[in-house]
Amino acid sequence: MEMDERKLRILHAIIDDYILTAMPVGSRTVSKKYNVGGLSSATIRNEMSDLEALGYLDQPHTSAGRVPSAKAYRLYVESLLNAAPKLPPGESAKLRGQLSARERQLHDLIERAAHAVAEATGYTTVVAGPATREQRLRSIQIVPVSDHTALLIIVTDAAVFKDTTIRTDEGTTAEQLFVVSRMLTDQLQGLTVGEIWPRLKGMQSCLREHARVMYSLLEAMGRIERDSADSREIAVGGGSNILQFPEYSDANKARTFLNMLEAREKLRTLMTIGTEGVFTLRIGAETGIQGMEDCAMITASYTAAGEHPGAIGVIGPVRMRYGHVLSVLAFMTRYLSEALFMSSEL
Amino acid sequence: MEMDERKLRILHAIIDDYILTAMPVGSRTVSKKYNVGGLSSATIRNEMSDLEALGYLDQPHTSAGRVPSAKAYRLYVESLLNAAPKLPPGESAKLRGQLSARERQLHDLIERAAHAVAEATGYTTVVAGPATREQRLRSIQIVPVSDHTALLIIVTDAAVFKDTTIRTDEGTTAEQLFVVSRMLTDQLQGLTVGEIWPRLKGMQSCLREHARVMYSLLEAMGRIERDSADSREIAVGGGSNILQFPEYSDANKARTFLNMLEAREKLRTLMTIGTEGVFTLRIGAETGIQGMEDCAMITASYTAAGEHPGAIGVIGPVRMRYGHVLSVLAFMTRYLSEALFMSSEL
DNA sequence: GTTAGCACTCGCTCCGACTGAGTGCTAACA
DNA sequence: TGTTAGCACTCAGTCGGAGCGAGTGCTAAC
Repeated sequence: MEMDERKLRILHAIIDDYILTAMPVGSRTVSKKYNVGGLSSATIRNEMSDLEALGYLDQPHTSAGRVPSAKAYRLYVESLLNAAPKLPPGESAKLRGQLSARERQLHDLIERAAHAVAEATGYTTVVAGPATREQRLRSIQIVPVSDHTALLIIVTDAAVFKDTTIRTDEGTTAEQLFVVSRMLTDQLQGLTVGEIWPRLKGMQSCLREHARVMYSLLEAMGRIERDSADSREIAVGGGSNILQFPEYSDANKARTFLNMLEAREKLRTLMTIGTEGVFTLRIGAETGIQGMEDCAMITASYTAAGEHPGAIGVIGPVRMRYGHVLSVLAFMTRYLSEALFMSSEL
Repeated sequence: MEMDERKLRILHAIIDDYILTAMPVGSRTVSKKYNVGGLSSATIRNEMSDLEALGYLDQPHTSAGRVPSAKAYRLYVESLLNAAPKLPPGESAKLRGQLSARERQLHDLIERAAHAVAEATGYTTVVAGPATREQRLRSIQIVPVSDHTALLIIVTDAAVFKDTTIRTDEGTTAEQLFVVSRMLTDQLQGLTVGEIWPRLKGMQSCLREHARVMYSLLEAMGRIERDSADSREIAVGGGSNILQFPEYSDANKARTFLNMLEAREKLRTLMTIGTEGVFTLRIGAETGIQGMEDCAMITASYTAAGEHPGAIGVIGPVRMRYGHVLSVLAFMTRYLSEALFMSSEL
């Protein structure tokens, strides 16, 4: 037995209906509600039986309708990918509006992107920034905050990414810090964040006049070095969206899901980064995360500064509105890639 | 009929039990499980009937036990206030550990505080920072980020509070920006954030050489001016904690609650600021927020830089573990006041 | 190949019986 | 006069059976 055009049409109808209602779909529903060539429910029934044998449908119990399997969703999403859906102009304008181009802080940009996508799709959204270590230093600035402390600002090709406070000698003037910043920028420009610390250590001796600042700078960079090992900024939007789906009406399930979102480490492992423009679909246990057995996740990648990859993931019930999600993701990855490329050009 | 010592003991027992179990408490339970002078359930029953008449207990239906009323909780909390509970050293050490003293960015500090309190109490926590407009400017720094943009950093007596990007002329050097920052700081130091913009407008003409920077600075400050009207930083921690309580096992209720947390504006109205060290308790509808009918909220205030008040609020089910929450809040407000006072002294 | 018809399955809902925790009242006791 | 044992009463929750209805699989006819 083979998959044919008619079976495919029926399967699509079933998936569409299930996405809409979250209820097992019966043969009569398909026959009446969807245009599948005016076939009677009996014929549909035969076809559905075949589709089940082929592994595309599951039956919760004998007297219920049928439910699409993971295999079916995968087929469905693949067919959508080829159709290359475009976001209606109204929606893309709205998204653009939520993402003020003014944000240069990576943190804020990612945060906004996560919220915008979550709102547009109605699902939970996770955005991962580019890997910290890979970013290239554009400049370092040390700005006095008080007599004893200063703010360390690191500007990279991807964004302004980190600001920690460091301690300074009492009486250190803004001018002195300015000079140090100048020199550091000259020396370290172009290195990746991962390379800064070792280089800085080598420079230690040349900067005796500013020993205190250097010491505390080294410490701060060491901290960044450690923190940034294999790390990237992660933002989550619309965590509570999942609650509106009957799949998560059980409070316990909802709680494990929401707790999972708060454990950033787990999220990080979830956000594997692919190549730009390629979508990855993971269904249920494939995500490898506890509490996501009833979820599916679509991930798409973007690049910052033309090279550092990051990713956006939309997490929803398995019966997600894949078409719409794909459109939003396509738009947003393009937008982020452009925005972050532009900022690197500036 | 009057409230007496014995009635009070019984009421406390009922509240304690209800906080623990979330189930109406019967006379037998009080008699057996709690030490209220070895009275029989019949006696307790009479007392409970009196307590109901006095408005301290409610009865969901005839054959159920009794449930404390809002009036009862208020009495309970008041008695706890006098007892002045101290946090066990282990817990305070843990809290201290979560709040790295290194954070000078108000945003981060508040965020951490919200999460730490949420974790310590197991309830949802909202932290409101000091009012933006009231803070006094310590210095302004403009730091180049790229050829066309610079980061505006405003340091106030309470914290480093805002960083927006502004546009600069192509070819503006770091030195030029440094000089402008210098001058602006000299001119504006000591003003409140609310006063900066008007003053800056007056200065406009004196700065012809840096017209572009000034223009964009004015625009940025205008934006801050508008945004900061009556505003303060708000951070939320442990939003999903509410889900573990049977009061919120209904997915719909949980959703409205979580949505409420995302609407920062509503939260802001919720966080009325009182005097330092004073606790405010609001129960159910008193909060004035839809979706919080089954919640109670305890708020405590702290001061930043010895004068600007902010507040921490813990939101949980009405049957909250008030004793513990009060201890945590007492610790945290003291901690925040100290941390923010020290940073203003530096 | 398609369809009408029919027997069969099985989760859901409605309903009445039963259970048990808890109350209020009364009468007796210290 | 306060306390307690006893008892009738209340009522939400649970359990189990009946009935319903959506849906299936199979068969026979078109």
